[in-house]
Amino acid sequence: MFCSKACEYAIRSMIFLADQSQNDIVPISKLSQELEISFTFLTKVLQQLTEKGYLISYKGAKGGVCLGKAPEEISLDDIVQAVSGHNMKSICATGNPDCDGLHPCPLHDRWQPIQKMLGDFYKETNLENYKVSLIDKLIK
Amino acid sequence: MFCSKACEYAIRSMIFLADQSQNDIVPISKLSQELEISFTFLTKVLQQLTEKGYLISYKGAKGGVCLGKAPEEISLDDIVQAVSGHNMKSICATGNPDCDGLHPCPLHDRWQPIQKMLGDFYKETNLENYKVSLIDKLIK
DNA sequence: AAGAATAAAGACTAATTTGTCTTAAAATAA
DNA sequence: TTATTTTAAGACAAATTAGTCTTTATTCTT
Repeated sequence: MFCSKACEYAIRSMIFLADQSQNDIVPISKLSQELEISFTFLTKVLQQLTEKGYLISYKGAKGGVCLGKAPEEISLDDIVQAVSGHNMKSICATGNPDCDGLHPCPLHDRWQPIQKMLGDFYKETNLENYKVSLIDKLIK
Repeated sequence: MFCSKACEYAIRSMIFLADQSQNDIVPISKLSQELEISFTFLTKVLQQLTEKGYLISYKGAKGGVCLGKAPEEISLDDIVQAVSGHNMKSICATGNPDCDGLHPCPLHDRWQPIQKMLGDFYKETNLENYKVSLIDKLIK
């Protein structure tokens, strides 16, 4: 809904990898089984993350992929950006690409606080803190 | 991004109609010119709103469309629902269709407050109050 | 060295969304 | 009545996204 399927698959895969106790090398075939995603399609999606350095891939027997950076250095926004080419920072509720403070669409003022929360969520959520609910975060 | 193009066009059209001083009949050709949307495509999109009663359409010379209900009775969620067949109430950040409190995806807890704000925004924003910013609303 | 396991790459297919074209039906205006 | 203006409807085309298939390159195991 928000992202493409490719983005969703990427996010799910990265979280799965972050959940491994060590930063183990996991074959894409295993990811595809565990997450119930087509193997060949997932391979293509993850290649985009490898190109950007968010994954490291190893060919050959015992090969696979593992995180290319520390979990706290990979945000959801990074993943979306790498796979779909855009981020979640400036989304207009009416789909007007030129909508901004100077040329606001009719929903601009009302939409803005939501937009900000969304942008922050994707930017601030990373593979280290993704489990922490925002409510817990506020309590602390 | 959030909605399909069709949804965005529908929302823009409905807001344009709500902006007319009277609930005037506006030909789709005028909507398509003002909003810079393909006429034939827009016609098909708006037909879906007519079917659900959110628009009334008039054929023939001097024909066009006008709102089918009072502006405060048409929410953004209604429009999205009519055009895309789903609403904004339960969107999982990882695209898992079965994600809920009992079977949460890894992002569930963190995503939930955002999800709620989004759902509320679409439900509570209607063609009467869409101009009022949520910040103004809180101040009142 | 040979075989097996794995990612990479590219061509291809399928599904969905977006958009066009044409004709018909209805209402107004002359 | 006839011409004009408009929505409705359906077939079609184009673009985008999703997914498959096949081959190659690389690495490990034996």
